[in-house]
Amino acid sequence: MLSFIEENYIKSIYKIAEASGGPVSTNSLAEKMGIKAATVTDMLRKLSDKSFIHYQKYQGVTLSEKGNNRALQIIRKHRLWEMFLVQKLNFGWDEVHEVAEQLEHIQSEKLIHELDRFLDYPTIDPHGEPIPTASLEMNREPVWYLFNFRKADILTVVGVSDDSALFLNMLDSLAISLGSLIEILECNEYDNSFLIKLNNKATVLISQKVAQNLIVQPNNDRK
Amino acid sequence: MLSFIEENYIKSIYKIAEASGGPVSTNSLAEKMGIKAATVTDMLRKLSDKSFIHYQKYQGVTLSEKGNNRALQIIRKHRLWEMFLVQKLNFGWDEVHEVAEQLEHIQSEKLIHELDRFLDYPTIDPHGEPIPTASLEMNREPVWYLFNFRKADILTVVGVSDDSALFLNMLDSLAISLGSLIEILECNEYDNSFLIKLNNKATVLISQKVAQNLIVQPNNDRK
DNA sequence: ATATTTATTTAGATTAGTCTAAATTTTATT
DNA sequence: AATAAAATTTAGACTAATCTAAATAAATAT
Repeated sequence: MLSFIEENYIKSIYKIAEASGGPVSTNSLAEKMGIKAATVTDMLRKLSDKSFIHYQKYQGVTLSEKGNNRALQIIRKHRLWEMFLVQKLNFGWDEVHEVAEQLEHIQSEKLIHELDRFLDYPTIDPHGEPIPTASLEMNREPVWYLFNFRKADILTVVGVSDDSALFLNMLDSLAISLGSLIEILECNEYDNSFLIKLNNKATVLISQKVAQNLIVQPNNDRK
Repeated sequence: MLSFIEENYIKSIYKIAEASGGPVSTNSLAEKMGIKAATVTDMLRKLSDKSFIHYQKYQGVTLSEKGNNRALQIIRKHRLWEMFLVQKLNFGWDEVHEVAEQLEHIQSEKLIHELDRFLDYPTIDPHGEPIPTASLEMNREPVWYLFNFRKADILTVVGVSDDSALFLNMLDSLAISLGSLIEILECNEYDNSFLIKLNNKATVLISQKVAQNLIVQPNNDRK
């Protein structure tokens, strides 16, 4: 049995590793979780004893297979609950994260299985992120971010990789949502910002930070 | 902000006080929660500092108005979640308790409000227990237990006051459910057991313990 | 290659919730 | 009313998760 806190460590290791590819440093974990590095070191030893991670002093940490499965299970629960909140309980996509952070720790196989059925086996969450399946496979196609594209490319927004209320409110105020059509008018090398035409109407400027968190698909229907 | 554990103390105090009427003793709390009396004493001091309870050394404990409201809020959440599990997720009434014990601690006003709407404002839970309203009133009519009645009385089962899987399985194996018709054939003074006729069919013997947890209504349609 | 900076770990302390054992208060019994 | 029994509290200790400050290892820059 893992505590909420231990589960949060595993989830954070997963998220950092997913973004960086390599092993996860003590400091990056401490920063992400808002705690001190010394605390992280203690917990890494503990999770290593329980064989959820591979940990060598000073060498960073990677998830073991057991740890990886646990991370995917937590993410699966998080995203299913987000879907439930949006589809059944009238939550906005910018309101679900906090509550899902709590719900993802509820322990019950049957609960998740039945929730999945009740939602009719969704494959993506309200932010366009894939929901790992019951067998913990992530049927994720290659993911493209806005910043992967260049001038004149035309794209559709299909997801976001940051579900903080702050970011989602930002998108709302830019009038960007899932399905929005984006034409890149300019890539500014100076600050890595993008000038885009949104839905063939408004022209808006997108900062590097926003561009890094917008998941898009290239759009073939050029006019 | 209260921890899960503090909330469980408050809930337990409420439940014991509800059953006994008077103030709650350190020992009864310790026994109900499966911990030692010394531990309870420490926590009572803490909850008293936070003014959730009225506590005088050696004199037992009662909930303050603030504590009472919190208890009702927790019970409201517990029973709404039970309803959700049974009505939407195909749980049996004997499977919901454990999961609801976890879900009752999720913090989100909006979540509970929307869940209530989604379930169409239920007034009782799957065990026939009343759900406190959003304004935390318990619209409870006087409650009668099987053991309040005598030979030849005819009753309908409208609820249970123990939602442990053990008890509910017991009822299932006796073929007793909400709505069952009971005619009391015999009250055995020796062991306080009851011989009953169930739904005008089978004759079964009910132990004192079961009789204490079956909520019934007198039935006027005698044949 | 050495020195400096940065990252990480160790050591020791703190808080919440728990325990056992001893002391104290209340209740019950003679 | 005095004593015995039961309930409760106090004192001191433990574990998990955190912290700060100091020590050590790794990475970087001269």
